Amino acid sequence: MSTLCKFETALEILVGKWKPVILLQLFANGTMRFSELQKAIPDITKKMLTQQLRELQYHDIIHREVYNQIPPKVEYSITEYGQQLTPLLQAMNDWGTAHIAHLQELYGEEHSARSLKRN
Amino acid sequence: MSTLCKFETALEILVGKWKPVILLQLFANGTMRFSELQKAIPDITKKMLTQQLRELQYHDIIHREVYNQIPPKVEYSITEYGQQLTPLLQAMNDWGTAHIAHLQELYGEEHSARSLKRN
DNA sequence: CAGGATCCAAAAAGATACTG
DNA sequence: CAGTATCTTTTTGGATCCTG
Repeated sequence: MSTLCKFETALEILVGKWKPVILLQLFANGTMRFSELQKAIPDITKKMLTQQLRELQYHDIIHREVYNQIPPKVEYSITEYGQQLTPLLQAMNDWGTAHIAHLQELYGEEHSARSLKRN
Repeated sequence: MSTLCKFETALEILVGKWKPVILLQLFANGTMRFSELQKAIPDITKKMLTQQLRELQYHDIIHREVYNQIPPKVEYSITEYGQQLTPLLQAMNDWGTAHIAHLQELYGEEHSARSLKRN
């Protein structure tokens, strides 16, 4: 298996418009219910939230705990294995922080990371 | 600016179907011409290659050197600033490697990182 | 050779309505 | 409450043809 493949694996797991937000919430707040995540991420739809949570769950990064009661209650949390992502997330965050500064130095305030995408 | 935003910045730069391959090629081989990149990444179209190269260039990760001659010659290379990505790329690669092993432990050989996407 | 431009297909995301 | 299901829109990527 190529290096490339491995590299891309990391991207696959972290990519998805909402995964970073979800992970950040769970890392910050520990256990959260579905509705709490919705409140914390107002713009996400239920469909997207569910979908991204399932993918993270498949990858053993988050745990889904279902309380069999009415009304239903489902709690999400980072798995022990998922905690191993911390250094990587931290590294990405650090690089991102530095890079925003770098971009502003290059192009000034008015430019965002997305500037080029619009052409 | 939120932590989230910074985190996502890193993703934005690295994401795109072909960016990992392109970066890997350039990190591995140093300077490469457009046509060499094409040969090294047979499945990529010119359009995609150009597009992704421009994005990486905008982010000051790669340098584009144009030789004003006929036929044209354009060489791409990692900028000094771009070299700073090395630890992050390495971290992503390492985590990806470990994660592939983890997935196989969980689900066996037949499952890929993408398994869940098909539903 | 290194692309730009245009059109088209596929994938991802969003809106909305419904359910145990 | 915590989802599904379905449909529509947006975003990406690919195919093809053209050019200095």
